[in-house]
Order: sequence, then structure tokens, then C-alpha cells
Amino acid sequence: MVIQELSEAEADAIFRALADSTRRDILRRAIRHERSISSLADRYAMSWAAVQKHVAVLERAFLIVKERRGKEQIVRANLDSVRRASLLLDQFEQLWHERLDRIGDILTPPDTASPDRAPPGTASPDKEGTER
Amino acid sequence: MVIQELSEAEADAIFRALADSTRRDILRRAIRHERSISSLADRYAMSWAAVQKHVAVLERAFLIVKERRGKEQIVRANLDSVRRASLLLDQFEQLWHERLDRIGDILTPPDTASPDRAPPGTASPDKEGTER
DNA sequence: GTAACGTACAACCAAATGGTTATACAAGAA
DNA sequence: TTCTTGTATAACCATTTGGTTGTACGTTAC
Repeated sequence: MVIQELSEAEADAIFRALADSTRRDILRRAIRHERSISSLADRYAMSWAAVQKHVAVLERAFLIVKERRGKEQIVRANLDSVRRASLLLDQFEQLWHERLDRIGDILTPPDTASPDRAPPGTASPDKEGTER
Repeated sequence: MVIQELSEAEADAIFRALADSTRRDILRRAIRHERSISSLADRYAMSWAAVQKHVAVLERAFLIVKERRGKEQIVRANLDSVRRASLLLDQFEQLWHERLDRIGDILTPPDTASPDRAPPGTASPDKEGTER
């Protein structure tokens, strides 16, 4: 399954939306089953309008989608956005492993390195160009 | 490897910290290798103080730790916090799979269900108690 | 010692956030 | 029709955020 990569702005929106416990809770409820905004709002000690704003933040991050059903607006979770955020976190992990690999390269001189590694010239221990 | 679960406040802090492209970039640089705050600040078109504030946000979320080395403050990434955030996202995914399982239970009546499923009485199709 | 560097933090400002109340409107129920 | 329910949005407010400049302080280099 291929998941579209996140733009910086989309990543901003998703993490921003997840950075609030009420919104995470709304998302959990929406994942468990679809609900109307009102039935969600009943669960929280805040005004309907406040909950509606939280829902709007989740919607702008595409973590949920709304769908009109009669007079109700049904809130449905969109797991793809969650997965994209997860993928972005995996990239941090990946950077970390690349770093560990570079350290491994230093500890293991090229001539004694295992043959499945990239040749010394393409090892690029620091891809950051002109960075000092 | 057991990773400590996140409290709500910690989750708030981590996702909040990740919800800014400058901070994600700082984190990436810190993951690739340890740096001083000044060497980080040189990379961005903003004041040193602004970068220092971003670093402080990352530090409060425990995504980085600072360590004094001579007159420099070295910024080091803490992947554990990234992993905790990742784990929290996995829990959303888990909720989704539980929901799919419940739907499967409905489509597959208990008497014809495969024997490795929980018995009907403990299936608990909705754990949310008094929720209407 | 002095100078330069790296850091810390206060004070300030504009904009965004997270909440409120009030108003308006559309769809269903009576 | 009228009443109720669910939704949307505006206006307002306090707090936080993300940036600025300025000041201060400890450490290293000269």
C-alpha cells in the first residue's frame, strides 16, 4: 500500500491537530464508530461550538471527514492521515539508523567492510553539502 | 524493548513540538549529528533567540536533550520520544482494527465464527458503557 | 586582563488558539 | 404550520505562540 507523502503544511496541520487531548479523544471515538457532531459534543464539558471548532481542526488536517446524513453531519475518521504521520515519524527513525550506519563505517574501515555495503566513494558520510 | 506510555500532557507536548516545520528540521539535523545551538541557528533565516525558543519547545517535549560541552550547549536527539509518539499513532490504528473485527463479528454470526475468536458474551461490541 | 563567542532571558508585539455566548438557518417531527 | 434538533458562524476574550530587539553572563582565545 502506497501512502502519499506529506507536505510540510499537511504535516503541520496533522501534528497540530493531534496536539490536543480533546481532539485525540474525538478522533478515537470517530475511529471506533461514526458519529454526529452533536453526539460527540455531548461527551465533553465544553460548549457545542468549542467541540465544533475541534472537529474543524481535525477536518482541516484530513484526520476526519464529514458527511451529511439528513440533518446530521456524520464524522468519520480517515486513517490514511494517521498513517502518513506515522510514516513521517518512521523517517526520523530512518535518519537515526543512517547515522548509526555511518558510525559503523568509521569503526569498520572500507577495505574490511562487508561487500554488500556501498563502495567508499559513494558512502557520503555527510550529505549536508556546505554545512560546516 | 519496552517504551513508556505517554501521558496526555506529554503527548500534547510532543505533537505540539512536531507541528512546526522549523522544529522538525532542527530535529532532523540533531538526529543526523549532535550540534550546538549556534550552529543550528546559522541555518535559519530568523534570529538566534527564535531558534533558541524552538529548541526549548523540542526540549520540553523531550525530543532533544541539551548537554553542556565547554561553552557550547550540544543538542542531541532523543529517539525514544519519537517512538512514543509513533506508538500512540499505532493505537489509533489498533482501534481501527478492533472496529473492523467487530464488523466481522456482525457479518459472521457467533455460532459460525472461527473458534479462535472470543466467545459471544465477552465480545463487547461497544466498550463505551453508558454512551447512547 | 580584554575581546569574542555561545548562551540565556526579559520585554515587547502581532497573530493564532481555545474557549465563550448569541444569532441564524435547514431538516424532521408533531 | 410550529417546535425541536443539528449545524454553522460571528463576535468577543484571555492565553499562547512565534517572532523581534536588547541586555547580561560565563567560557575560551588572545
